[in-house]
Amino acid sequence: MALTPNQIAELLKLRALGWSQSEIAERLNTSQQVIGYQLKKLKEQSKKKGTDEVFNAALIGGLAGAAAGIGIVALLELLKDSKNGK
Amino acid sequence: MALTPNQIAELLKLRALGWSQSEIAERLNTSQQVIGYQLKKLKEQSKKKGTDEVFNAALIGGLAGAAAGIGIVALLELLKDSKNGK
DNA sequence: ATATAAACTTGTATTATACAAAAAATACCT
DNA sequence: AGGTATTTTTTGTATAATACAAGTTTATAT
Repeated sequence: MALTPNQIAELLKLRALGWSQSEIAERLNTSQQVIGYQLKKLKEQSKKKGTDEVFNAALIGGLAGAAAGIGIVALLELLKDSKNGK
Repeated sequence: MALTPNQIAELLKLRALGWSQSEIAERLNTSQQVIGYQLKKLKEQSKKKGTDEVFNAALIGGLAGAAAGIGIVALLELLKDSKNGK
């Protein structure tokens, strides 16, 4: 089934604010182990690619499904790059 | 001593990406219990004020100290508000 | 089709975390 | 400044949360 980008974004937020894996699982209608599995992957990625990179990507992913028309996501990417002087 | 807004923001990001309280503590030069204490406060706030509210505020707080340039988070908040018709 | 990898499930050992109680800072008064 | 209330930090540890293992299902690719 794989969690949707929206669910991943929600997971990030809740986990950031001190919620337990089980509490998050309940909210997203899945199991504690699935949440743990996702977090483990995120951690690995963050050690490889860097914290901000992974963090921003996950949150932007959540928006993709939601927001309407315009290229908001692309805009956000540009913004991020500009902060890094790219 | 109290963690700075920057440290709180960093804490949120690392926690969101699956890091343990001890790992975060090491990175921020403090103890596991201090991290736990902050997370507990954040959780309480998120249950009172709402997830997005607290999440965005904490991350924006981190930006305030940092250099110029609006961040992704600030933009996300604008976007969220616009979706809610504010 | 079948092979490879990714995602999920279940059960549980182990570890990370929450709790308690006290001390130290910090803030807020007059 | 002195008093006191609030917040933050410290230490030790019981226990709840998590990580692990091994198997199953779902997806992706060739």
